[in-house]
Amino acid sequence: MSTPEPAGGAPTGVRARRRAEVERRLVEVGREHLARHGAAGLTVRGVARDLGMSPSALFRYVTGLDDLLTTLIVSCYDELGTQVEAAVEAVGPADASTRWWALARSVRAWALDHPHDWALLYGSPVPAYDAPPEVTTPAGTRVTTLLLRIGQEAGADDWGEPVLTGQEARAAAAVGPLVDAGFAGDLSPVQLLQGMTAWTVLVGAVSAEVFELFGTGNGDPEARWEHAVAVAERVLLGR
Amino acid sequence: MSTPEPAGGAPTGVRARRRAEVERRLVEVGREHLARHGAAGLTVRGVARDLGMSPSALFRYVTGLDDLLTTLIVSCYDELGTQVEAAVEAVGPADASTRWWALARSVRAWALDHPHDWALLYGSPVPAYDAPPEVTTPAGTRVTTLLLRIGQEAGADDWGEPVLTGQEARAAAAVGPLVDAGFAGDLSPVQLLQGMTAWTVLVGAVSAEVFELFGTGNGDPEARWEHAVAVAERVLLGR
DNA sequence: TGTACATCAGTGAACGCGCGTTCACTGATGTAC
DNA sequence: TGTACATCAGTGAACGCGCGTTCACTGATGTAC
Repeated sequence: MSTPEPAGGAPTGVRARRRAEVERRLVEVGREHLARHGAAGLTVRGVARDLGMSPSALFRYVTGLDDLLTTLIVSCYDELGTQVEAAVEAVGPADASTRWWALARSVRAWALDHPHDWALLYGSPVPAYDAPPEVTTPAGTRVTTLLLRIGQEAGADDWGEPVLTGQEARAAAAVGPLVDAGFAGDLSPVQLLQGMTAWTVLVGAVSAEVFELFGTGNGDPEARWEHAVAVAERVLLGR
Repeated sequence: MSTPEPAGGAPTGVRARRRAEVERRLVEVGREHLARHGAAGLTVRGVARDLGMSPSALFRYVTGLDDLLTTLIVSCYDELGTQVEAAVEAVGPADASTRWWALARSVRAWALDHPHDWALLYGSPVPAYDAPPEVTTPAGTRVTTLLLRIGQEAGADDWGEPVLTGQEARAAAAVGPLVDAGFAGDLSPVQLLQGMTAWTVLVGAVSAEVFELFGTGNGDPEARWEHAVAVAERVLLGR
């Protein structure tokens, strides 16, 4: 009983523990590189260096640079999702508006804390890289799922008229397969479309600030952000 | 009179003509590289290759990679600006809504035709590159200037209440120095803020489509785009 | 018009750099009996 | 418990690559007189 035995299937044993530890550090260091240099500056050699390993050693953990990037993207999505869920949780069963603003503020805060990560998730696609959707989607839809839930709660009894002159058919087209696939449960196409637009506006408003769409030193970006998010709120919750 | 003389100051002469021609081709080839590989794939050597010149020769025309990038950014802004101005011109002195949609559709069309260029102008910033604002701003504000003018025309007599509960002061903060600097002429802070939000939403809607915010194969992106742009229209023109 | 000099576009070799990935290897950990 | 073998993490050298930029140079174009 000197060496820890794999009793039952628990991942004990020196090798397994070390591997898990290296995997943890790999993500940690990778995220640091992402934060400092952006996705374009992420390199196998650089990460290996900061890990104190030879470059080739990384290939024991990752099939290549793209694989590493995918891991980090999922890590980003999960961090954002966890933070936003907690923020909305924290305001409790408040009215939809309060919950919406909690969500929005939390998204913004994360983006400002992690501008490069934000750019990776919601900015220009990384050239010559395609994220595998089956890996990326579950983590990537946590925030939007929550957003849609908030809209749905609010819409339960006082959902406003659609913004475009009531085109159910159009909304259905806009959003089609998602509904067919049972995505977002029992939302109507119009509700789903309004949620997607609210998300589009929120992402646009955050990106406008993070990417400095209006340059620097031109008034208060947060006040502009609030204005746009108030617009998105009306879209999501009905006017 | 065998050699053309610099009569008056006109840029004639073999040398001047050839230089102008090479400068033209430089932008042309640079834009092609941008379109094909994105900003990250733009290289001095690559452009030189396609120009049929040695890499070092490029340094006669450009101080380095950043300078080349700046030139191309201005070229993109100008192309977009020219196209959008023409599109709005083409609908004549129609009502503001028609002009807004002409502008919006033209912006979208350009973005879909030039996704990498769009990413360069309105997506994630290029790492380790800072555009010199004095070079970039005049071309970069053509579309927004036009957008604000459309809003102003509409607002002449029926400008709606501000979307946020009438906070002149807040709008002023959001937009401050631009007004002080006489930017956008005689717009009030609220008008300016509404214009900026409309632009934020439009850019967000176009980027959502170009960057595939909602993935591929999930309904009709154009219908979603229209919904968002209808929202932006209400912000710009009053409800 | 002709000549002597100055300017300028473009060449080609070279610099030093960091990159992703492969490969044969060593030594430690795990496993079967 | 002890031994023989299998698995696996990590090494270090090497591959071929393309990059931005510099430098001394050549030959054509422009200019002054």
